[in-house]
Amino acid sequence: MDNFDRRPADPVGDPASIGRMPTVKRDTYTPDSLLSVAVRVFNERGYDGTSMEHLSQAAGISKSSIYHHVRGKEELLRRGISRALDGLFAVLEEPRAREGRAVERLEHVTRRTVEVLMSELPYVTLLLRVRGNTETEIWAMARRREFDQRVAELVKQAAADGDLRSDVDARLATRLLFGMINSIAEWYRPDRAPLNGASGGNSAASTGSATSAQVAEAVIRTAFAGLRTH
Amino acid sequence: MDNFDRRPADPVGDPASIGRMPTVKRDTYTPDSLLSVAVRVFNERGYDGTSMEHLSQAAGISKSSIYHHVRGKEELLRRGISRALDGLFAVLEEPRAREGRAVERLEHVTRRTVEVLMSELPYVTLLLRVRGNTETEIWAMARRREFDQRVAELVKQAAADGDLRSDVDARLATRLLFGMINSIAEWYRPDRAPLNGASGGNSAASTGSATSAQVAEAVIRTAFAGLRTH
DNA sequence: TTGCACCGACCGATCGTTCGGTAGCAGTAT
DNA sequence: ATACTGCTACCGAACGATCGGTCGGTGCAA
Repeated sequence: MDNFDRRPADPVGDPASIGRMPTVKRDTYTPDSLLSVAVRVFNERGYDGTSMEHLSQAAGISKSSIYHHVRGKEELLRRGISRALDGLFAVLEEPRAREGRAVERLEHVTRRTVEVLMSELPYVTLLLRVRGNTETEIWAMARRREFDQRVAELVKQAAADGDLRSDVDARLATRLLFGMINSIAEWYRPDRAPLNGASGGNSAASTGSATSAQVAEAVIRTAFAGLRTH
Repeated sequence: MDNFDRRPADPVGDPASIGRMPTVKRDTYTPDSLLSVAVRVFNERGYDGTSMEHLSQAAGISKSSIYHHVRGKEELLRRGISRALDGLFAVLEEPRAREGRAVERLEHVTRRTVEVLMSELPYVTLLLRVRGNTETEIWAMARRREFDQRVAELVKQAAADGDLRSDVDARLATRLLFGMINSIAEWYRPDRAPLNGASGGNSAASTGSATSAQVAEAVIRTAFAGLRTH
């Protein structure tokens, strides 16, 4: 028995492996499964506060072994952020985000953004905390601003349609909306029990998916009640 | 001419010095004036991403000179966070936060919290970004949770009074409220022109103070319209 | 026999911090 | 006036530790 099995808890990020077929991933790390470990540690300690030694301990392999899978620390950051951005931008391409009344497109984008944030929680969390120290981080901030502006256009259009209150500036409203949405990353933990008690009444949902939709619904209800015209 | 005057731009954080009286601060750093520089850099680069070399360059004094004023990097963090917490907790002690109907106490605390966040922006921003790596940061997170819980009690009481909508859990509502409030730290910059165009109609306010109150008002209006019963 | 996943040892650079020292100034005895 | 003293605010050099990353392997399965 050699130095295996001291790997802690998270050998493969998304273990879709069923049997022992050659096409499925083996019991070693892939760039993606290593990424899921790295992103978790990044979120716990902050990117700058995470050393390669921290990552190696969390992954259960040596520091130098990490470089067998990825080019370096910053590539892990870039991959993680990319995954978040891909999920978010995909929302804007959905049919219901492109057709119909602006306020309803906005509501759809809001709901789906919340859902993506929750399903890709670690990756979006990583994106939201970027500060802009490296080139990768500057790129991430630019892409995120781009996403925000796409949504801001929806808000502006909805306000022009008279569907959103006009006594709050569209840009400010967008920022407050995202403030509410993004704050989910600060407290939502998919393992814990659902936080809002009275949503539909019944629905003893303990699955992460159902809880996700419930929280999303509560967020939309609260945010849009504040933004919509009455 | 010796090695002075290459100090960049920010010799004293809050220059209340008027003449040349002996009691007012001199043209050298005090722990507080150095703190204002350090906190600014912390917020630009993140605490872990800021080296003492960065601080020394921003302050215009040598790295070793910093240790003449403070014990070290972590003391700067602690002082900055303390200032933010002092401002926030002081709000809870104000008369209007302690007397009257819960929903009105909540509204007062919300408005004053926004105002403190904006007037002490760099310090509160620093507090909001703490991750929990060091003992100081763990303490900061605990104190912040304490503040949140005090407000959460107000929300719960207001909901029990029937003044807040009951279809959203009190804890969730508190978190969404703070999500909106705290997001201000992400985009508000006191030097820039006000963001919300139509608040009172007139009031050509370019002073930071007036703008602050305006933004605070917009935030309260949006947040409470979403939370209040109709 | 080849190649993949991994390792320990080590690299120069940078980290937060410490140390001995110095220029300039106020106060004071000469 | 001058010289001495003590103090404040600062400095360059250097400390051990740790940083992200490189290198030459090694064991094992195919």
